[in-house]
Amino acid sequence: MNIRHLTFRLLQVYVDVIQTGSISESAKRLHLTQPTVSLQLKRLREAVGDPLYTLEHNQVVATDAGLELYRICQQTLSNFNDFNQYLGSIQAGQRGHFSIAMVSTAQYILPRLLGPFSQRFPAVDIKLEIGNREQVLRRFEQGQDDLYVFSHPPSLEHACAGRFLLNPLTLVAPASHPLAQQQNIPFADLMKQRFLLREQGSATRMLFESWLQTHGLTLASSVQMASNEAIRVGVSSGMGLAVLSSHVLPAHDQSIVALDVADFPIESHWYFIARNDRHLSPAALGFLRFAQQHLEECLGKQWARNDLQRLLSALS
Amino acid sequence: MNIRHLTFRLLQVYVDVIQTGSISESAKRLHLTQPTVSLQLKRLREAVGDPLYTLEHNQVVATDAGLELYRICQQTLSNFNDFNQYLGSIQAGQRGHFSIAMVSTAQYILPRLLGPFSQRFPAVDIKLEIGNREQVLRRFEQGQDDLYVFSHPPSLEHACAGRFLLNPLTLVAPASHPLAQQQNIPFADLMKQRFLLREQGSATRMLFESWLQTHGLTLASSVQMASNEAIRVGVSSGMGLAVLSSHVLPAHDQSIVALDVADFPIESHWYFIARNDRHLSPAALGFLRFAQQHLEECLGKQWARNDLQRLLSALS
DNA sequence: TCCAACCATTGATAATTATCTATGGATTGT
DNA sequence: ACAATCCATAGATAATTATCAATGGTTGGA
Repeated sequence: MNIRHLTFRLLQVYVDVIQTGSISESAKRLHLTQPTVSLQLKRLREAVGDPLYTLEHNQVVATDAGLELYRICQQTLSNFNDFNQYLGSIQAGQRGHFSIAMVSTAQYILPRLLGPFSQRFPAVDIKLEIGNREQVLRRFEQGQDDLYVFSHPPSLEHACAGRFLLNPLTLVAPASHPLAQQQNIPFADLMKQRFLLREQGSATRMLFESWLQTHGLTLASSVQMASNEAIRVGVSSGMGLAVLSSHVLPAHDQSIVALDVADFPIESHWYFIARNDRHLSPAALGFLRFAQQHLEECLGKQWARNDLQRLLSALS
Repeated sequence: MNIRHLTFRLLQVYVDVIQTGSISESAKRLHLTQPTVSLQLKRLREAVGDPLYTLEHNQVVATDAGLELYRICQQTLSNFNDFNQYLGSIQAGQRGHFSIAMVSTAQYILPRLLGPFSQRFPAVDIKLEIGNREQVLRRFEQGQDDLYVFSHPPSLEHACAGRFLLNPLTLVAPASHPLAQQQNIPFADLMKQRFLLREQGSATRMLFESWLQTHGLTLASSVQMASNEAIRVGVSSGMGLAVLSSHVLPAHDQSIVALDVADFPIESHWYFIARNDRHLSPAALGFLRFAQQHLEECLGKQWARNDLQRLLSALS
């Protein structure tokens, strides 16, 4: 049998002929003329090299080989049919996979979107990549992921951003801090204290420093720490003060408080970013749509800042 | 996805590309140029309608859809490969089916060939059709079976016959018959007795009557019975005499004996018949070959009359 | 930064396939 | 025995497919 001469069209016609048992009948059903079907069968017969059917009382009856071929054809056609469905569900974003790279701070908030999304679309695999800002930026440049989450979005080429969440940066202190109860504290009162800061390049640190600059201030003393956790523990144990995203502070942690400092909190936002120079997987697109629709219920009305519609239009 | 634009060639190329991860490499392996393979992939992509792969570090990596397609392609190709094997075994006569129509007398001898054949080729299905001579002749005329077994072969158009077995017709009587011990009995001494005969058209009857005619004799009294069993029981219970194939007489039956009549037994033979105007299935051909080779060991050297080689050459 | 390797596209050609109409031969049913 | 039905084949044409050589754009590594 020479498989290279087989066509899917051939299989379709053959299956139909075996099912109807009549060449003329199949021709009608397939909107072809009878000779066309005859010829298809002839070609199939020649490709296979063995007789596939006999005519008995003008009925097309498959031989052993023909019957086996019929089975295989059916299975094959149905496989490709299933594949078609599969493609459909990929297109609809109900299946597939995508990856999100995010700076570590985002890991406190993104699960509240990803959880409900996963429940709704269990066949979508999601890969989470977490790193500091520098690492995530590199991933973006190399286009290693479908989506990126930043606060203070990079103004890079090919970046397409959509704001989705308020990210207030508050000034936190240990609960025992002398100014803990005071209101509208001038920042000057805190300048002598030690501040715990994330590494250079961290969005929180950038925003804080930019705030300081705007107000013409400089810190007296600072310590650099690699993670928000370390900073949080540091603050609650009295090492110093810090500026942290409100989302990082667990509601039930009594050992740490936000100070009511003038011109605080610093306002910033979280953004979804995608590259506009490459095709976004339907699954990722589906996730953005989901986020756009369920933002408030997942993240809370007071935090949501939904600019995702613009991002979605830009990507479609 | 438009399945009608798919070719098996396309699938083969695609599978190879996914396996090697390189278009150029596949081109080499398939003895094609690189643009040819690129073009095939392009066509496949267009037929499917979704991206199937991405280039990562110059490596072809399947997308979700591409991977699923790859699996289906592999399965399909391997199915057709198996089918090829299957065709081979049909060709070799190791698989398939055929039918034999035989006159009822033949059922005493054919199983001794069919048994060993089935053991040797368990994947071959055999259908046995048993009837009287008239019925089997009709089946032959309508070409309903692959092989036919007759004694006294019909001289019909399109019939191709091969003798394979001696079929002596003996004159039998009850063990208590007065002439049971006598030798070389003249037939005239038996003419007055009642004879049990098969129906008109039965080969045994035809041969017996032809024998009578040759010797210018006529029976005084006869009774027609529908089966060899009925005749045998009839003879052993003293209803009369009969002419029966030796193969019909069980060796251990003491109640019935062959008389030593002059010019008896009448010599006749069994024949395999096939139509030479239609294709004989490989399985049937395989059976004839088997019979030709194992005739003596299955049916006994003293009975075998092997002219099957001629039949086989006439059919191939 | 430049070269080599890789993939994509273009333009061209030969082969194959899909399909029709018209016709002939075989089978079936009346 | 004849008409109807069915399948096969021939001849013709348009569409599609298979394949190549040449060339251009990307990417990764030296």
